[in-house]
Amino acid sequence: MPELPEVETVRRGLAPAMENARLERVVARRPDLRFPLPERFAERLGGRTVTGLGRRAKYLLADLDDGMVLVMHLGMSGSFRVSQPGKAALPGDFHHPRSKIAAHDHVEFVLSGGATVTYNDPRRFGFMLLVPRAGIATHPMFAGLGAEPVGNAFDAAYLAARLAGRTMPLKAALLDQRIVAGLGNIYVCEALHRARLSPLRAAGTLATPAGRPNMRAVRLVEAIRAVIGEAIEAGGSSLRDHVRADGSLGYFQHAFRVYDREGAPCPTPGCRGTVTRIVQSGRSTFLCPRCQR
DNA sequence: CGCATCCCCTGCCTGC
DNA sequence: TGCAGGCAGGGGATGC
Repeated sequence: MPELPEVETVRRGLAPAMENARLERVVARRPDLRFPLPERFAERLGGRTVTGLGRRAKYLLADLDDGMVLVMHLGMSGSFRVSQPGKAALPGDFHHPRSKIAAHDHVEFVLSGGATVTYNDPRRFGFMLLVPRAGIATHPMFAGLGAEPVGNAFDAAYLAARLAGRTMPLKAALLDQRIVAGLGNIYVCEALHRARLSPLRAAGTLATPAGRPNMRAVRLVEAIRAVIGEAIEAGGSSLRDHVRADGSLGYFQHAFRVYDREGAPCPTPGCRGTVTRIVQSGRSTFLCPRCQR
């Protein structure tokens, strides 16, 4: 499910409940997600206060008052939900501070405010780690990450420098988190269409031989910033049964121009092309072969 | 380095 | 209705 806009939406949904809350109790319903949970995971987190909830690329980062960071990645199918306390189902019923346990509820955080945050992940491609705050920047998972696509460091000069000389397909380069951090299959397809660039084009063709940006790099950076920005505003994209911590749905999927729209007329004004699906690196790419060059 | 392939895992949809 | 196969927002390991 989650690319950068979805993870950012999750962060914004969780922050009011989690920031400055104490973890009164942590329940790990299984010892592993994608990786084994850290040793004594629940015990180490119990009693800690969350001092801030941030995001880097597709990672959620919960800063704790003991100098550690709880790193959370949602994989393909991870989601969080927040259940508020005190809503007794029946008068006199004091036993429903928690929501019901659903299939694939793997981790539960009971917070000092009374709310419970539950992590659900059917495919278990997600994971949680505990990393010292001081070591985050050099941690293997973060050290190599590229620029945030909505951050100041991400511009045409940066992108061109990272793509110069690369012969790999442009789509593969954009999915590489070391080049741009946070893009996934949907937003790469959407950004390439907006920039009218083929996902098959060699990545290095966005740079001059000296590694300077050309017009294509300028267009692509603008398209990436726009699509990611709009998607965040829309609360991300809700495919299948996707998320939002409060249970509501993002609506950016209604703004898709090519993703999952095989056979539809190309939405580029004046283009008579048809949205086509191809496979690159084993994953679907959607494009208009007519206007994307 | 580049690139394809396979893997992790569950669920849903399609076609037979 | 049942079942097999394909596919899904991610990312890492492996092999050429």
